[in-house]
Amino acid sequence: MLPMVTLAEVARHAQVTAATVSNVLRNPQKVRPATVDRVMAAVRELGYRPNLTARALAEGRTSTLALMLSNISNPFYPEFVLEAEAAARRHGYFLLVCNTDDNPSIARAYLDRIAGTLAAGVIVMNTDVSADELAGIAARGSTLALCMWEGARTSRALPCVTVDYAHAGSLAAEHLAGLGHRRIGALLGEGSGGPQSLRLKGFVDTLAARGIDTEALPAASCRDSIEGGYEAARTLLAAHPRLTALFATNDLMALGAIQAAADCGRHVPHDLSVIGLTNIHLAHQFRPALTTVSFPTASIASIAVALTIDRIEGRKAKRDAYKVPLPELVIRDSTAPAVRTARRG
Amino acid sequence: MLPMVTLAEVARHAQVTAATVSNVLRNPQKVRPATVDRVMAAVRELGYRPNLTARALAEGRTSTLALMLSNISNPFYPEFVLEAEAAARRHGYFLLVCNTDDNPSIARAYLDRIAGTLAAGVIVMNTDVSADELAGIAARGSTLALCMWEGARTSRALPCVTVDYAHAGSLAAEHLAGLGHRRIGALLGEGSGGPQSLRLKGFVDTLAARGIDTEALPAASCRDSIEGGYEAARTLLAAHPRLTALFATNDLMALGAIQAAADCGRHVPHDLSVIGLTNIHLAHQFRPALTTVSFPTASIASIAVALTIDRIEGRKAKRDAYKVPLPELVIRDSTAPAVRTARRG
DNA sequence: TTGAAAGCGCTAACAA
DNA sequence: TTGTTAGCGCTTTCAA
Repeated sequence: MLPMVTLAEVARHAQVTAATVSNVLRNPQKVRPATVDRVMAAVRELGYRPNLTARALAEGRTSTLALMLSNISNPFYPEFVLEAEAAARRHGYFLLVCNTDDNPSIARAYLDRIAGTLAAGVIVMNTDVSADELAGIAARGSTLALCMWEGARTSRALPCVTVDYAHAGSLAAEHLAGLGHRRIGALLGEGSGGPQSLRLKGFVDTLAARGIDTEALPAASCRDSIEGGYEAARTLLAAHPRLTALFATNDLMALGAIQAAADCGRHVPHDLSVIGLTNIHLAHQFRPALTTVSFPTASIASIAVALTIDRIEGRKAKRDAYKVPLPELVIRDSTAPAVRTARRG
Repeated sequence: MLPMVTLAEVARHAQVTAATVSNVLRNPQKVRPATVDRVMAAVRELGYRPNLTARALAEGRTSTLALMLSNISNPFYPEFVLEAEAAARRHGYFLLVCNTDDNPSIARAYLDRIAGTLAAGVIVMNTDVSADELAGIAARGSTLALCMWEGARTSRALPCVTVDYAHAGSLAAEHLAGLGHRRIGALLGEGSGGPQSLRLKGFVDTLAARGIDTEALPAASCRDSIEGGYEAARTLLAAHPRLTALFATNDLMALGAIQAAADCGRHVPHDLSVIGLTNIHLAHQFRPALTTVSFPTASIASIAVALTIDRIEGRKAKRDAYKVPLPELVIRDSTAPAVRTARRG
């Protein structure tokens, strides 16, 4: 295993100094063409590749971004990571993936080690570390950006790229109400759609505006997973057999609810309509395909990356540069008009 | 935004030199306790955090690993990344995720930029860049390890952590044959189970050993996705309506096949058995839950990480340290005994 | 037990 | 247009 070739060696080989080689590589227009050729020949001949660690130290800034998320096995995140990584690559950055396993100490340890040193900026997806604490870390010399945070828990001191969750919930409510549903249940994800969440608020408010009683909205909280949705839906349907529709605060739970309905002998969508939120890839791959409200995941990812890099590099973006599109209703096969008499489960 | 605190500032504050602070942080036993206390107090007071970029440059080695994979939206990878990241973290390393989008030029660009500089080692999952080319890169000063490569395409010059694919295929064949299936079709993933793949070979050889004619095995190639499996299965079932079982070279395609069967009016498993390979999380979340052959994903990930770090740090591991467990059959609800007369689709 | 000094590979003023 | 020089923040001999 050969040692890596350094700038100095290339310089010696091309009979110039390291500074010139550096210039050839970075500002070739400032160097005489003949010299450029000679240096490039040496670069190729020796197989020189710049040491990005050294460059980062000299420049005072690395070219890596970190993305902190709770658990990459939630299918939303791979979709997000895919986009974020592509966006980072377009900007010449690399992406460090930091999985916190929903554990605030892991999150803190990561921030402590990488923020401002290994990673020039950190994009923090909704996490158990408070926005205020994050703002404190940012104040000590690192670039942080929040992403997909919901509700009032964010901090004025930190930029935040997020969707209009309330609008998403509202679209779901309008769709269900528009189909004539009146007896609607809700599946609330522990990590995504608790009682305080904007998506639930948007949903409930819109239902109420339509004259549907939401005082005693049948609801069950559950893990953000297919199994979680399955179990919660079974419980909910058993307790409230006359429900004609279910709203889940994310797609995984909605998918679980569809399976639960099937196991209760209910046909989706004829006996029960189910709607989710997010529009992960799986939503259209399941049968019946899931009606859901689509989040602009790709936009969010690339905006979060662009915003973070703009801050790292000290650019002020123009107004509206970070504008996130609104969520949109995607009607598929898991919702249908309400029928008068719902079959029993 | 304050600048980051440096070692020198801590040193000044504690009235020692940078060397001593460094020692306190790394080999506290070599420093007088009173000094340790004084330095640690300064560290806390100033909120000092070591600059890992500078440390990496001084040590001549970073503490990041890179994981290169084709497309993280294939659900196998997030499961793998989760484990790899945890393993890396246990060893004090970070994980850079490099998504190549099945594009060899992106893969090369990544390797060119990070191997040996930003990342001390790179774990390369099955990719379009040839093992020989990778071996050439490794020879020029970087630590590379292959992971989950199938078949003879690996290189003697590079370590490779992988599963016994042929055994996995064989287990699937035994299960189907044991259930009495004779008319079996195969769904071959383009990225995972082509005609030359070991998993198919293991499957076919075992079928042949059981006296089943595999000369004209009905097979269709398809993308490694639910949709791919769906379409291929529809085509295959239309062309060969008497098939009683389907083997898919990965779980996603198997899941698609189950949906295709349903849309053809065939009940899984009564009218058609379907078996997959890998055992991704989704396999047991689908209905019917998928019978499959489980790969030891977590072991593979942590072994690949450990092996790579051992190489980076120049350790020789003991024999068998990198031994990957065998794949195992997981029987769920998508397979059943063959019936004499298969219904038509 | 602590300090001085050199150096990791690169960048960036500034000088020539 | 090219070279000189001085760092970036840290580690690591080696000497005191």
